[in-house]
Amino acid sequence: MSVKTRANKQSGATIKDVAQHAGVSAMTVSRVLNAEPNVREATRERVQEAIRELNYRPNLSARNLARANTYFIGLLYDNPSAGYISELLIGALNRCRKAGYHLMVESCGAAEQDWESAIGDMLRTSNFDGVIIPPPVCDNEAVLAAVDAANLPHVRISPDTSRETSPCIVTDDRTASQRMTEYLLELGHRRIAFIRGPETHGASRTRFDGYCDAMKAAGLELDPALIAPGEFTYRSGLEAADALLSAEPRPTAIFASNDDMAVAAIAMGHRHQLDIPGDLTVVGFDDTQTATAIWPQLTTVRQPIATMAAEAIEMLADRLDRQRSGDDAAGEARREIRSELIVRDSSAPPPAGG
Amino acid sequence: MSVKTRANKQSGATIKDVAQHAGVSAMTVSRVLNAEPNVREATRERVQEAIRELNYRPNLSARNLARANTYFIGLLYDNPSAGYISELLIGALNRCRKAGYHLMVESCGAAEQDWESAIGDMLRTSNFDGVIIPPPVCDNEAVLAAVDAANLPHVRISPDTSRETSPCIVTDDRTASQRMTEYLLELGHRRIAFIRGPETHGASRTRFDGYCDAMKAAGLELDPALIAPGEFTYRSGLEAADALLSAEPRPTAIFASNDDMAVAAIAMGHRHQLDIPGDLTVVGFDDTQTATAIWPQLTTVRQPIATMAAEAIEMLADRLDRQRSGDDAAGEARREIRSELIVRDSSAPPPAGG
DNA sequence: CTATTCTGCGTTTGCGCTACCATTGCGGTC
DNA sequence: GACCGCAATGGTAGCGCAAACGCAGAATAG
Repeated sequence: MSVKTRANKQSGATIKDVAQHAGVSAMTVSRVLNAEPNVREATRERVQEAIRELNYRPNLSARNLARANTYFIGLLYDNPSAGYISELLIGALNRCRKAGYHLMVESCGAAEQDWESAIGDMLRTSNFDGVIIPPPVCDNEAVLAAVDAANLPHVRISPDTSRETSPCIVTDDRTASQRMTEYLLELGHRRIAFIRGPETHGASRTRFDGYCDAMKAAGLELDPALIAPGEFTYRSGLEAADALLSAEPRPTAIFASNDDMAVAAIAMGHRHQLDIPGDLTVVGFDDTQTATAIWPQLTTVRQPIATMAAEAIEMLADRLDRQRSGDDAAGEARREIRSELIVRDSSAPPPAGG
Repeated sequence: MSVKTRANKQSGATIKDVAQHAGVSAMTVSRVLNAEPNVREATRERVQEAIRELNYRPNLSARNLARANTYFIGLLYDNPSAGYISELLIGALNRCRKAGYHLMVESCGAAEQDWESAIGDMLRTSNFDGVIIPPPVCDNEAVLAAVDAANLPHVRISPDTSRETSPCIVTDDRTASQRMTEYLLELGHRRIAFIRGPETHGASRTRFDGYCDAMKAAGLELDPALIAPGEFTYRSGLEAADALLSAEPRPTAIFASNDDMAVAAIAMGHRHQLDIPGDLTVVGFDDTQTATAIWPQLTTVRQPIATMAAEAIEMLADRLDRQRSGDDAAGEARREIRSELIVRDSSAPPPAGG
């Protein structure tokens, strides 16, 4: 079996073959491929026919080389929570396709010793047009420095820390938390307990603030007995809920600031012989996989991660297109995406006389 | 601000610049870049110094064009379960890096009308060296046909359907299920209940078979009262567990054939006033996120998805390397990966006298 | 001490494509 | 009829890199 040393990979039809087959120049084929104007309809069809007949596929590398850009967008990956990456990909992939970009995932984790230097090399050799950086990488200073050093356009998603020059997509955690609280108030709840997250986590404060906003706006004072600390873990949610439900009078609703703790609160409610949502309403935040894996399914707040990813791609693509066309205007630096209140089965009006 | 029409993207140091700076030819720089032999150590260092000084990064497109292959591996993506893709990426990314490949994710979903024709175009224009195909895409005939048509080397992961010519990575669900059952037997359990999955799902049968194997090997007869149907959902697990726990004598252990149902069984156990694992052992299968999000944490079987992805990349890379070197040997067509028994807190010996 | 390898490096060539400019032909303008 | 403008196409010159080959000079053999 003969093995050509070069180009032994593909069928081998090049633009020239197509040109010859169609009786035109390679240039015209190129124009057809790129849907440029100024090609007579008849010619265009002839070329397209030749393309089909030869089963020709343009060589991306050659095209990228000639155009001096790759239409690759990098996704800097470091094992975020499981549900996250899944949705992220959906949103990003869709928008990438629309915008004509390809998504290349590169691992950015601390898996290796010298990864902080390796990341620079990676960015340097990968020829991305730009990168999007989801959590937790988006808050890694070393990575951000490397991206800056490589002078790569980028968009961060849900960063904890804000940086002047760094465009990003953020959510309205505070407003969402406020809306959730308002929803509970509208159901008629007044003794609404809140399970906080760990101090170290940026979202903990924002979500708590939203709760406070709504309670105050409703003319209710914050009752320390209704506010329990938590660590965003199931276990901590169990303890917090136990404490809250042992108090007198007990709350009619528990707003846990993430889903894991909410799921725990439901379990603890059951152990306290309470019907959910008849006797006790429990709501969460995040809409993780668990929220629908349990019963009753959890009323919660969903971060539209897919949307955020899509917007990130869009922002980046806009910037790249502008850059290509020589427009140096900075473009927007920040988009806020509105979270969604997902009402399921774990919330209801408080019991009569509750 | 001047805008060059070409090559306005990068810093611009090319291999020639480096060569000039180091006082050698471009060819020598290339040799250094590719770690080829026959370069004097002093020269090598001089070149590397020049590379550093100019902050040179080789142009991937040019390199790929010259080499007639891309070192891109495509991941055909269609929104599998959330935890899955996350682990998949970890494994794939790591191995890709080691093997010098880049991972490009392409959406393969039914998001659009004519996606089945679009997938062909995508494969044709993406210049992948090969693709890996995780579930659920790996069982999509249209995609497989397109991959075949494009003559692309590929490896499937956990396919439901087996195909002669199609290399794949599979797990030993049956053996794993058998091992889990043996583990329960070793703990001293005899009345071990099993909650099945839906008939439509390939894994349902295999997992049940493994349970049967172990029970028979232990000389225990299958008791229909200990076998409950399920649908892999929390809700169905709740019902199945309720039925099982209402029987007399009730089982001392429940083996749910996936985690969601196991979590439900734990909740139902609590409602039956049973201590887990003191009064009742509950184990699952899959090791989803939920398995550790609850308390007690679930004893379960973990499919080493990351490992499977890594092996898939390795198999593919091997094949590509062999192909490049002109070795037409087929290589292995199938690897079986051993699942892992994860013992956590939901399993214990049966109660005394149980 | 010459013949033969081997090492280390340079020169040339071309991967497949597109940007840029030239060219052709056609219709209209003065 | 010479002139211009425009649409449709072709020619040429790279993009940055690596393969193939060549050619010195050093190392080894005989």
